[in-house]
Amino acid sequence: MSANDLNKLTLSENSEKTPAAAPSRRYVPPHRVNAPPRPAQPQTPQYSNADRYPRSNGGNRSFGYGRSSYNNRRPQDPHRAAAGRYANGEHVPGYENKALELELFGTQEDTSFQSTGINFDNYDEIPVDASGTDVPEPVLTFTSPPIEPHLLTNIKLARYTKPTPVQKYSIPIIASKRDLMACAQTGSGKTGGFLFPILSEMFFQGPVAEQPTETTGRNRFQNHKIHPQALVLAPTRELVNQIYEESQKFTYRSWVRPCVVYGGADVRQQTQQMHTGCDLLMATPGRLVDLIDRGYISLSKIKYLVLDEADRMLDMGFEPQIRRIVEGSDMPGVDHRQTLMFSATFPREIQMLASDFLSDYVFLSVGRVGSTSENITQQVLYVEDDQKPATLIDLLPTTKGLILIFVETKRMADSLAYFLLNKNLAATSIHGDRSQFEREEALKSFRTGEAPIMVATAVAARGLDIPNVTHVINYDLPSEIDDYVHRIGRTGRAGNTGIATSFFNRGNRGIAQSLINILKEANQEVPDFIESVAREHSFGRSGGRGGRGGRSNGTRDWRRGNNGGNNGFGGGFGGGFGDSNGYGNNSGFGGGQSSGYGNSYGGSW
DNA sequence: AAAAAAT
Repeated sequence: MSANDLNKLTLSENSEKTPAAAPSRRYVPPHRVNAPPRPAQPQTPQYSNADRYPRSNGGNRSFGYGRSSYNNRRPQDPHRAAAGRYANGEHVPGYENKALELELFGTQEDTSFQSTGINFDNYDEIPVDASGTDVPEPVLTFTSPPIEPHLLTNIKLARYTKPTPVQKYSIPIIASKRDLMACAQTGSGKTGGFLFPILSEMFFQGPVAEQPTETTGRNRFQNHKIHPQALVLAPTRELVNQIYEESQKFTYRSWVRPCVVYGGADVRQQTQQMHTGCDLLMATPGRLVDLIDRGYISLSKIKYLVLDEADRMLDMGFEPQIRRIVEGSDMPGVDHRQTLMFSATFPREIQMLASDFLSDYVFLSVGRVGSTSENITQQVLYVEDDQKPATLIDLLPTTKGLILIFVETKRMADSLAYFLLNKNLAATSIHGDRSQFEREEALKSFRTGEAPIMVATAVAARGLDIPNVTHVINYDLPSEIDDYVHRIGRTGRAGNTGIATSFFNRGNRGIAQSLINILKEANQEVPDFIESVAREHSFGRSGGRGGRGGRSNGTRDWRRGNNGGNNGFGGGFGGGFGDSNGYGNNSGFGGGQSSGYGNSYGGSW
């Protein structure tokens, strides 16, 4: 029995007993329709990080601990060839490793390896709005300069032909030492948007000076703490892993060693990986704080800090941990590092909060000035709670591709997946109460089409890049409109089309008005019942029109203001902006904005 | 009221 079968068994214990329980709809990705069966893939990655990136003796670094014996133990290792290094002010790429190349980049024919799924030709039309002082000119092609030559070869291997709009701006912005706040959908090349410029700079500039021994702690690692140069934080384990996998492509044959740490997985494995080198670290906040507290990791050499899904990272649930990492650790202050924030949505209040972590940043807004892509057909059905299962069953046969169903609770995720399995539909589920193994298995069987239906909670709402998701179903609508925007962004990624169907009833009156705004902005049909529920809602409340203004969900630079000209931007910018207290104390500006905003927000419950 | 993230 394969691991995937095991995975399904946890949901449906009798699936093995009935032979008829074979999946009745099996998804075959378009590029595999007439292809010969794929050879069995190994369950675990073929190469450990140590294999991918062996230390070269006599390289730019020397670790006192265990280094030479480590290399001596494996003198025949063919993958040592993949090591690059930085010597005498120059980046010396390692030798080619065709097997590793195949694993990282796939073949030309296998389109599933273009997992970023970007149709570059559709990008030229997308409007980009950049604001801030002295915004650097965008680059139009992947060329050197400004991009480091070896990074260019990796970008070519990954078959990225030209920069996406985010990348056009982020590359020169980071090269000119500026901070960045970027609003862009997943699938818009966001990950490359920060990996390319950061890796380019790191490749050029080389490692930071090796730390002298710092403390003598009770564990041996405290004598050689890990000092990453770049840190990427993201809100879910799967997302952090996805970014890590991307980073392995672009660090191929380079001196930079990427690592990943997140909860639910073995700590020892993660720390061992770091001790074969760690220059670029991807992390979820909890595990990182843990490793900092235990003395494994120091952030004192951080030059680049990235917050992916930044609005989520700065909301109530995460903000204390982020402050703990950014302000409460040995990380260099805002003026001694570069900070980059990315998200598809950026509510104004989050933008204001974010300026604590940014200095004189460029604000970038990519895509429609509205919020959701026109590639996605958004459909809203009026469905009472007790009719939802039947309506879902009617809906499922209408799509051929992967179907992602969002629910509000973990319990509902389990019970809905169980319900679907009992209907002989190959479904799986992902939520935070499942083990990390189950989560990764679920995601894998969904990606491969083995289980073309996945029921998910908020854990899968953001950032995950799953090719061939053709249909997102909001079985339960979220209570925040930004969550809606992120969820439907799992389909219709640039260049493709997708459908988003939402089940709406009176229980969702809280987001009725903002849903109308989103639908209108994306030129979608607005059913009458939403309008009438929205009206009921605003009558019931003490004198407010429902929802937030159409612009507030974050495609505009809040510094521009829309209440009385742009004095906050033009006048106050040069003087007060670098000071993180400048805005918080500015009662005129801050107070006026937040009361309007907080009002409509608070009213939705 | 719920989800996510450390054990």
